[in-house]
Amino acid sequence: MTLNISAVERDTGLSKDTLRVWERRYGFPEPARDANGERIYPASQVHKLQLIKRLMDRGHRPGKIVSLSADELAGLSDAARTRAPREEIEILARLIATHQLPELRRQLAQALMKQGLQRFVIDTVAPLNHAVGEAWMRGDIGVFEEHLYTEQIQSALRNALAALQPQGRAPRVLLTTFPHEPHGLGLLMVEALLAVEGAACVPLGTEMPLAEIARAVRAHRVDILALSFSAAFNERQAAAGLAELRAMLPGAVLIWAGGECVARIRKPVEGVELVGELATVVEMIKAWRTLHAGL
Amino acid sequence: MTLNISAVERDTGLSKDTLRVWERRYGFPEPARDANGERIYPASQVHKLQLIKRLMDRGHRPGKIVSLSADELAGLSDAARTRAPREEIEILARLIATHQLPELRRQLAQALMKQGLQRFVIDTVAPLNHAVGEAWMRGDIGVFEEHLYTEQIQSALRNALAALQPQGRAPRVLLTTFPHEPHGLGLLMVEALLAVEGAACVPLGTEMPLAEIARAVRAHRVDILALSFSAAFNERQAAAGLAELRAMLPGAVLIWAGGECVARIRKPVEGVELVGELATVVEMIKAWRTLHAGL
DNA sequence: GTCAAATGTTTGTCCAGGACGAACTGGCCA
DNA sequence: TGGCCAGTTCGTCCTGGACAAACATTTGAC
Repeated sequence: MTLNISAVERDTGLSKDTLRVWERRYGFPEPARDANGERIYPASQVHKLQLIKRLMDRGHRPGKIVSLSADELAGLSDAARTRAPREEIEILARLIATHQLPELRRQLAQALMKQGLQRFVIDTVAPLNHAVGEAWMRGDIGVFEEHLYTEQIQSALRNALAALQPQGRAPRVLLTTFPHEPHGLGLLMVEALLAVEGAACVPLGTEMPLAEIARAVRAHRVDILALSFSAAFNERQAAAGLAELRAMLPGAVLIWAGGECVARIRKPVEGVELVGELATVVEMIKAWRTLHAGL
Repeated sequence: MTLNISAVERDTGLSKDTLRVWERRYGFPEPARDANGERIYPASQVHKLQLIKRLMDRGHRPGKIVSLSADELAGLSDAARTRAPREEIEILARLIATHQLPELRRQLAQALMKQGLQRFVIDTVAPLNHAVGEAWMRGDIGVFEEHLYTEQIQSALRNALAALQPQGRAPRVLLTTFPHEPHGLGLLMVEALLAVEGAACVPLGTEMPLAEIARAVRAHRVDILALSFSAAFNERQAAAGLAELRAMLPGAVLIWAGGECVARIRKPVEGVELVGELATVVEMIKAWRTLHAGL
């Protein structure tokens, strides 16, 4: 059970160049070679690379952690955890791990009804996302459990969204992600928060080229462009892309960037609102409506 | 308005290696260089690369088309068109091209109600998908219009699906795609067809590693595994993956493979049902229920 | 004429190892 | 505490050669 460099790039998100240069500099990974002299990575090294990648997504630096053992890495992820999640979240996480699909659906629907859409997104979905990521780190669940969970949340949110209509002097908001950012759940969560406030959302899905984003902004005459960046996204590329996009768009169009990646961007990007906290979006949309109430 | 090689890889889906080797072999693309000797690609070349990529997805070979002019490339896409779509489809396509989002939503919802979910999927969504692809080829619409359309269909289908419940002796069906196959719309269309027939669907989303698919099949004790392959997918890889998966799964689990890519597979794969036509799925699920009615 | 095997061509991906700039770190000074 | 300046780290880019798998074409047998 071994993989070539292309498959490792796919499964870890580390570029071929990076994999080669780590090997040269740090001595890890240290793949075997096939008859043709090409790298073949054993599953254990790939798994360790995935662990390292997730730790780097949280701010660790490669030079400090690539040479650590798997146990030491696990220790870091423990150190990185904040506080234990609420019991409600742990119950849901357990349903995911034990594949109890109908019960998971039922409990999600119930939580949504009980809390309302905004609180559901902020108090249930966001921490549950985090808990699911942690569970993956510990090896409690695998990729398919994560995907199945994502599908269920998506289903619940889209269903709730279908019932909502824009109202009043509603801002038009375009939602999308940059190329190489396939995670669309964040967009859906933001769309839910905004739609409740009466915004008219134009969901473009994921991985939209910058030039196309600019075209879409003009075609739909949007007031706000909302972009989502998951933890796995490179913050440098995010900052560069945002600056590029800012230059392409009229100054009147607001750009809001959110997601775990954005929290890691140190230097502010001129003309772009970096949203570190999900709940902030609600404040921001309310502020927008107040500002434009008289028009 | 120029891009570096990383951005071009992002926007075209062609790897850096491929971009460099095309330049060396075919003399195209021919990017300028910045002060540091690095490639910078003008927008016009990037657009031509995108066109070439789509033609290659339809079976054209790079050596024959990279050196053609933009006009000649457009000619090739015309040659590939089949017959003119129904008027209803053209009206919808026009709404997409002219960014009339609310009207598009309204007409899709109306078509769904008028035709019923299954006919909607087969007679409206499928031909509309095709028409949208053609429109992109002609340059009538861009990437963002395509994505926005996809989002609307997804919204309509998921909404319809939420209302359905498994019934009777329902087959459990797991739906997903292989890694490198990000198109999930086909899955949703199939899920709609099956759910109407009372199947219990387990949607895993896209890009699931084979080993994880096998784990999911066992964990959820599914009767049928349904996989979707878009036109962009390589048919050889599809056939190889299907054979590999067949070997990993119990013989009692049926494997159904569908999508435009599958229609191109010549040699049948042992123990795998290759579904060339969307409507066939409905027949197949009915046959399954008849066969298992007495149990 | 049809099918299969053999041969030639095309094409994507891999490799090594050097280089560089942007971002980060840590020490210094106000 | 905050700002500035070296030193270090790190990802990405470069060139140009190589090779195997996929594809196309010819040859040969029935």
